[in-house]
Amino acid sequence: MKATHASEGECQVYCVDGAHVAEVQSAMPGEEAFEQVAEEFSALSDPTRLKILFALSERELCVCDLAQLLGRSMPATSQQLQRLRRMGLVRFRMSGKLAIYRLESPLARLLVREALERRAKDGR
Amino acid sequence: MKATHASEGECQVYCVDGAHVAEVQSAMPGEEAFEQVAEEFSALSDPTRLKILFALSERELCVCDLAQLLGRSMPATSQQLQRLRRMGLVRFRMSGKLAIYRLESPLARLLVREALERRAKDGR
DNA sequence: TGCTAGCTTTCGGAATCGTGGAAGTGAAGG
DNA sequence: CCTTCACTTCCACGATTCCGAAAGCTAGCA
Repeated sequence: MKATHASEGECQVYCVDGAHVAEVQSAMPGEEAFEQVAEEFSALSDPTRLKILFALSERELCVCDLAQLLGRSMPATSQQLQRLRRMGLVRFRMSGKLAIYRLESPLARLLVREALERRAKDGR
Repeated sequence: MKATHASEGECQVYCVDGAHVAEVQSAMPGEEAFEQVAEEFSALSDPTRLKILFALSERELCVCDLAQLLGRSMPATSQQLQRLRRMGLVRFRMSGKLAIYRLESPLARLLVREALERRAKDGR
């Protein structure tokens, strides 16, 4: 490996060490992998959606129960549910006129509850 | 207005089942817990930041190496680093003029690599 | 057939996020 | 001293997100 940074400003741009960059570059997954993962985490990056997931981890609930619980309008609630549904985190069945939602992803349940507990513990 | 006709546990507004709501309500952490957890996941909800975390999970790197790797400007990179720094996910030390960043949170490393691998596996 | 209740979708506005570029900081070196 | 370099912070703009209100949909029932 060459000297970290050439004394004679040989780096093409700034101080870039081509060897380091290439090494990491080769191990790096494709662009779309990062985009998809980002979108998955993004589903968990909103307090409203987290509340929905937590609530559904306690019991299955219909949309208007959730709306009441969140203190938000039913359309707003429905939209967030649509997003969670689209990524397969929740599922619903019809019971009469009610759409009963339940948590579908054990991973999501784990992540949400784990994060909330851990935060409660060290007050962070 | 009154409920049109109470079949049973019909509630004041819509179909809300007060018992269900109260049950979940009582188990639910405070508002700020959800906000903080949301912000934590939010840090992982951007492809650029995910790439930074992945790269740093491979080796420690200076800012301009990261900028090169991301194909983004140095200020843009620096800002994302600031955010990751603010939540304690990364840390840096000065080496001469270079700011060498390293991954600080084992949890973040685990989450990012796990998510990328899992995605690669089932092509989802 | 027509009505109602629960839910979804569409629309528009406000707030937030991410980016590039300009300007600023701090330390090493002539 | 002054200059240079790696990096950070400030600023303004385009893109995205989240919400409430209104309209649309559909199963259930008289």
